[in-house]
Amino acid sequence: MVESMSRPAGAVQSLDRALDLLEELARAEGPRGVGELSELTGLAQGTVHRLLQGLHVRGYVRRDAARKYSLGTASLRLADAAHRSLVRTARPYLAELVRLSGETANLAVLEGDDVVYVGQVPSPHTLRMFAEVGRHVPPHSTAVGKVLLADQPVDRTTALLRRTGLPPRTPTTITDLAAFLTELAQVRERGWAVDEQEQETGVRCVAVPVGPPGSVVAALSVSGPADRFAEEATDGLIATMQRIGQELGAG
Amino acid sequence: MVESMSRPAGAVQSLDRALDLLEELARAEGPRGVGELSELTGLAQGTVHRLLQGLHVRGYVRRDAARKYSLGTASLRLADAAHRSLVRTARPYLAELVRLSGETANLAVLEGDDVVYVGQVPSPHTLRMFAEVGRHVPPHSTAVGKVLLADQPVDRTTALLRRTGLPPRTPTTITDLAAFLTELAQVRERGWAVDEQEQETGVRCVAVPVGPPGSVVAALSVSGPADRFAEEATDGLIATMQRIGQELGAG
DNA sequence: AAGATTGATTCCACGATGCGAAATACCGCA
DNA sequence: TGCGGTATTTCGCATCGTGGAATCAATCTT
Repeated sequence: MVESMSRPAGAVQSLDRALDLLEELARAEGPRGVGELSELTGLAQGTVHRLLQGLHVRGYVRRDAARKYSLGTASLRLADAAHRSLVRTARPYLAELVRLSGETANLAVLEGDDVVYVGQVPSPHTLRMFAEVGRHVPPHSTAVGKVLLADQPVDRTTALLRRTGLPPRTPTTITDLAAFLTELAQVRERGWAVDEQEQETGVRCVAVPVGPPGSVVAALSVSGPADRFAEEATDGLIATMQRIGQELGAG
Repeated sequence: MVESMSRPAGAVQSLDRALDLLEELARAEGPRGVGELSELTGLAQGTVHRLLQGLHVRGYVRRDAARKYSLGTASLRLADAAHRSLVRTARPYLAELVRLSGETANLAVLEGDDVVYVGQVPSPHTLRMFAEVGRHVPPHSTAVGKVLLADQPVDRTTALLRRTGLPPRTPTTITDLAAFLTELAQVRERGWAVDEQEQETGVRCVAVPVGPPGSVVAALSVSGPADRFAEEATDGLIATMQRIGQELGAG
């Protein structure tokens, strides 16, 4: 083994390679064989086989009749716990955002075709917003939804929107597919999204991604009454939100 | 190293140990320190630290300010793909169940407080059932819901039911918490659940878990009109369903 | 149906790699 | 500022993982 400099110090080779395999399988559309994976990762076939076997015993990969491998159910179990962990660690950050903005802060994820709020710290103001934890909302009329969709491959997004449509919730809701895709491109570009009373009249909301581009796992948002929570109020906030989003995504 | 017999041949030690750590973190309520994990897994502190570092670089674990570790967001990314993979591999099994029973077969998971149907192969009969893919249904009035809740810790189940309540959907829906918990105990005991027109009048449904007790990730069900799909019709079916459920859970 | 081709699995000897014990650095606390 | 408890780093050694080649199985070809 010669490439001594190519790996960060302290990394465990076999673990690192096994994770490569898992992520390759996650990226793949369908099941993959040992040979293909060997090709994709640059590992020897024997090595790939041995690592996959280790993962298979633990349920992290599944092997079908044709000896093709795909992701197993063990990662679903981890994800469940990871989800709870994310919600828990997000709370202090949400509280910090409330402190800075005076408005309600939320954490949301994409579940199927809906956006679901999984965490919230409400504003201290007596006049505060909607959207309790557990609430399902459409992706196309919310800032969090835009952030989450913007990170998906375009074809998956269009498929989703074809299923759900873009029903108007308020007069400002974007109802045209092309216009919405343009909006998403902009969101992707600048790294944050805004909802200008598109989901609920009188409510404005800004959102940022949690996690790096291409693997956004959640969205962080702050929302308040449009008159109080106007553009100039959010200007300074967004940079902080983005920092927190990154931190949460890969702490 | 002496315990040469204790590990299945072909397993990769460091990978195996890293997975132990991940699962320990998944099991844990809150963040855990290196020392605690060393204790829990029986590994030397140095080893735990090195493996955690490898997992941390890849985002599978998160390290907080107090040097405590918890699960990171990387597994959430895997889960998305694992979910699709589960749905895809389940299809032929669902088809097999339709062939055997003549009725509609479903795959469902727990998402937040709802049961969501994620896969279906409809019965060839012209008279077939409700519940298209994507449909959210309450856990307490469905066989799949019972199966999924039965595998959760009781305190989490009661917390969930306190949030959702047990609204009656039909005259036979179980609406009493104590009665429902008894029902769940029975489901856990015998390994399958039935819905006697509790969700929809005239519809009977049986369900089994996907995955081993304690890590059920989904539920498999067959449902049909109560008069046609009666108890004697399901008797033989359930064993097959259980076999398929296990197979799907850890293929 | 037999051979050919592709791909998965097993084997094995080498040496890089991951191991653990102990030393060191760090942090919270008084 | 010093103390107790953790986390982290170090380091020499043995182990464990590695890759390439050989074997085995399955799928195409003609």
